[in-house]
Amino acid sequence: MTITQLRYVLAVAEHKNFTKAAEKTFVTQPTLSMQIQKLEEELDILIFDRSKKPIELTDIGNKLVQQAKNIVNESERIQDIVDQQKGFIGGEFKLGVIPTIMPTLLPMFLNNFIKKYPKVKLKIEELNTEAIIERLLDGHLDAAIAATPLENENIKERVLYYEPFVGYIPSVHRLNQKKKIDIIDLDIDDMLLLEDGHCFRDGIINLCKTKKSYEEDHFQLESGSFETLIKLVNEGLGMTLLPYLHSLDIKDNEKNNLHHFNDPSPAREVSLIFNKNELKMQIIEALHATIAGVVKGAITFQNVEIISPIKIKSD
Amino acid sequence: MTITQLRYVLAVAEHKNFTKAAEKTFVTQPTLSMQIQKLEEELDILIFDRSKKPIELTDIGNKLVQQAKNIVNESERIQDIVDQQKGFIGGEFKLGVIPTIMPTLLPMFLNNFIKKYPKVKLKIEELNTEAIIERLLDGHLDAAIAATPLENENIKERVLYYEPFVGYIPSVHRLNQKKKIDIIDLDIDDMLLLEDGHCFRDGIINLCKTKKSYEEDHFQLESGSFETLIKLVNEGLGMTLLPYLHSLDIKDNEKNNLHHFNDPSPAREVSLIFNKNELKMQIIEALHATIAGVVKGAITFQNVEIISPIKIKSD
DNA sequence: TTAATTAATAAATAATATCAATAGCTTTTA
DNA sequence: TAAAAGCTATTGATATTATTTATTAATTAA
Repeated sequence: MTITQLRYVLAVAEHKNFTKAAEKTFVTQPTLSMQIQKLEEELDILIFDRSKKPIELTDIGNKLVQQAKNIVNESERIQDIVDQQKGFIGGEFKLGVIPTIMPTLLPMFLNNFIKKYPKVKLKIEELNTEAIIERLLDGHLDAAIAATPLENENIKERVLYYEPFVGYIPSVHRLNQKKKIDIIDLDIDDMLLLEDGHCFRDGIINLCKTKKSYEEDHFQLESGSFETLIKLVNEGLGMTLLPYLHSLDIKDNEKNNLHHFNDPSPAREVSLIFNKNELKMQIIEALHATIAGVVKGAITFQNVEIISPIKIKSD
Repeated sequence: MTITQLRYVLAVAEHKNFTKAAEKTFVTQPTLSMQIQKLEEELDILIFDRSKKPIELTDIGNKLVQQAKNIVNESERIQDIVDQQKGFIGGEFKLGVIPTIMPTLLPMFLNNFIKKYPKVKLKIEELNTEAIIERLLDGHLDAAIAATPLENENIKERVLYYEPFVGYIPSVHRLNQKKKIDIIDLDIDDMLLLEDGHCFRDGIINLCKTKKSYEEDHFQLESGSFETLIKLVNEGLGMTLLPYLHSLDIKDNEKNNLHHFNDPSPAREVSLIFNKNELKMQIIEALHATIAGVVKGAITFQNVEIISPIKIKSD
């Protein structure tokens, strides 16, 4: 049994297809076939049920895959340990970012980071929280930036910053009089929200829920971007909430529509999250330090109340 | 990096000597030299400081060894998983037993076990508790039978049975009148004990300690075997306590010197103990079932009070 | 039925692990 | 201090192993 063989098994188990797995592992398909056969022979078991299309894991194969994941992960950490000792920070690093953070945060730290750590090949992907969790767990992402807490025991979180919500209220709206608004003022019925799947939407729903019950049906207008929401608000179709960093970006003539909350302002917690196996920790630490450093200057609120980004099942 | 290379590193790290490690791993010394060099080259580190005699681990080598142990352990568990699936129980199994259990318990279950699991090659070694713990942790023992609880977080315990202490009191002794004795009757000053290093000795000291304080100096007579102790007692040099199973073995004409305790009788907890990594669990389960089954008939006490086998530091 | 996929097999080759023999170094012994 | 012993690295030969290309066999889709 070799680590390579275990890697091959994992690749086939993942893609349910020898040919595809062979591509992903940068060997030919017969190599996979033979090495996996050899392992099966050595252990005297069948790992895959090749009669099924697509191929399936046998019972024992399933157990073996669980253990193989451990072993491959632990073996990868050896390089990690060595890198740490050498102070080397580099290699490919796949980072996921949720859509409501991507456009504002990325420009703030990216240049900084790639200058400081030129050997790291950052691959950034915009994904919603659900997809991020899935990919962190199966190892397709090394880390991600998302709203927390997620309360997932297999994912670790390192808080980056707390980002307050800011009201964007058209001049015709009843709340436009108030200089600063309160949570209690919010009415879910005239709130314009991002479309389903965005945790920022869920956060706002949680926020309003604390005041009164609601029914899903109420929302009619939903958009995938804040730009659209702002335009809809300008048309007098309701109000919306923006994350603080986004509120810094809007046009000057729209700035007087911005209304901060009275303390404690509702806010989202934004964290760097990663698999609890803690692979590539040096890069994660480096990212954390860079981002937290850059944001520290931009966000200077003290008194905030954290709103959960997790959708609460209404049952 | 291969699992084999990691094994080689572990062997050299353990024996601090390439030649010896080569013997233990059943390869020649150049094989070790080359494979370890290759790994060092691949990781671009030095694992061993070869200038020191005997050879030493470098800092990074030390960290690598820790991780290598994980990986090798986890990889061994794959065979374990496969065996479990197949219901196969076999292979080499190294069992440690403390001296005060060895002669009485072993004959009770050994025949039974080797008949039931002929494919298991049991290697049994008599060791004191301290040595057992050390060897369980470094993997030189697969399991052991000892008095518990040990309160070691890296060692798991499965209780086999509770074995009461039985007083062995000469006819000339003040306590020989009483049919059944009590803990409160015990006087550490006329108690004959096994020599230092036996947990049974520590257990009795703990037992007496609950009544009054003592000083180490009081013990003059110490022996390595119960046979000697019994003879000394017969000479009127004091009394002693025997583990129940041992009390079954003594000569007929000495049997009237045996005095059980009133309920709750002090007792030791005897357990099958093993590394928390839970390798070779099928064999451990098999051993546990066999021993517990055999002993169930022999020991039928209900009401016992467990005495800790751990030496209490007097400070 | 034909074409397209997909995994297994075969044969050749490249890469690798291992060994016996020995060199080179250090420590111990005489 | 020279000789012996002990230890690791190196060399060169050999056996084993992983990988590749080419091909076959089996299944699925058109």
